[in-house]
Amino acid sequence: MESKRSAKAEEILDAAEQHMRRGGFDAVSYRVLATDVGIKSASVHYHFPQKADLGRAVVDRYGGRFLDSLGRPDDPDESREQRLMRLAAGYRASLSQYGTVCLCCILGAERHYLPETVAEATASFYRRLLEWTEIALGTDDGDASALAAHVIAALQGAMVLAVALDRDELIASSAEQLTKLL
Amino acid sequence: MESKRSAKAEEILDAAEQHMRRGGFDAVSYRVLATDVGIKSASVHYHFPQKADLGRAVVDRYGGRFLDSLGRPDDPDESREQRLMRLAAGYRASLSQYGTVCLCCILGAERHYLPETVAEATASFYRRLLEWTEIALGTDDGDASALAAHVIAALQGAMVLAVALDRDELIASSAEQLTKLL
DNA sequence: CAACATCTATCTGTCGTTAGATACTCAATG
DNA sequence: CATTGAGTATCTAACGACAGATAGATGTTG
Repeated sequence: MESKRSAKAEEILDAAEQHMRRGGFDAVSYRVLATDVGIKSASVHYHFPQKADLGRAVVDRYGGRFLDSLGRPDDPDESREQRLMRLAAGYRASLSQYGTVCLCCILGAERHYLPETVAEATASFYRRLLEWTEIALGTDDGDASALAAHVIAALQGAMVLAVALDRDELIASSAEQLTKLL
Repeated sequence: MESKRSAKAEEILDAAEQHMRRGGFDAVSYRVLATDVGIKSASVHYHFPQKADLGRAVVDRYGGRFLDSLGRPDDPDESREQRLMRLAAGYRASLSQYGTVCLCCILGAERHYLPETVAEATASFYRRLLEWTEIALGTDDGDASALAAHVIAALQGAMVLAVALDRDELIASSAEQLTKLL
């Protein structure tokens, strides 16, 4: 339970998240962030002393928000298909809203190039997301964990393709293919 | 038909590809490349004047190599499953050999941050890969194009997860799930 | 007063890029 | 055969821009 961040700090995280989603960790610069939020770069360091701190905060906030938006994975009034569609809708909204890939997708790919704390935050996000998905899709067949990983992989990969080729519809299309597995 | 590059230029491309796969376009620096191949940075500029040239060359060479390694998509002695497995094996080998994601996956995610020529080379790779996959998986069911996109997406995404979580087995696992769709 | 937040000014290091000098190879010329 | 000259590949040295980061002054607010 650590929160209660200043409004300016949230603004900084917003800007950092946008840049990071577009170009990865290195696409974030204290100077650019500073002009984005209307202060000087030294003041950005006041809120997030080191870049690794900033990166970690961006990832943690993003992950928390994303997982919150998914809601409970075990709502009994919902079918597996419905939950899968909700998951896909989350990704699609994120894509059309920002025109970028999932933050942790680009950071996951860059893993060996990141500060350790940022890499760990990214891995932690994926572990929690897999856990959610595993519960959400139930345990009908043999390996629920493998199925969950496959579902997440397909949606992440569809986002990359959608961005690379500028074809947003690929997400919904992949989601539809996934329902055939359920 | 443009090739016949000097041995040093190939060395430079090798080093650049490694860095780029680890950290994206910005992870490549002329100075680091120079020490990697044992010359000075100005000499690297002799071979690839602008960084966009270098990036484009890396992507084109990578894409050509990858597609070549897949062989023909329409060998009549092969089943769809076999071709899918060959595709997955290519990705898995790449992952275990370098410990990184597919080059075009990380560049695809960074698309809006890349020089236009590099982004276009990346998109072109994906278009050709999708074409191969569409032919390889045949046209049994309704939308072969959507299926091909889904297969590529799943494998790409599995690579990201595998790198982010350090779980190489996720590729084979996703490939297995995909066979259930065929 | 004390905390919080921002500033100015600056440091060191790296970035991509360029100009211009210096070798080396090899084919053509006298 | 010796010389020239173009092409290829490398070098040294430097440019301006930007990176992350810090020290210390200044303002602002409860």
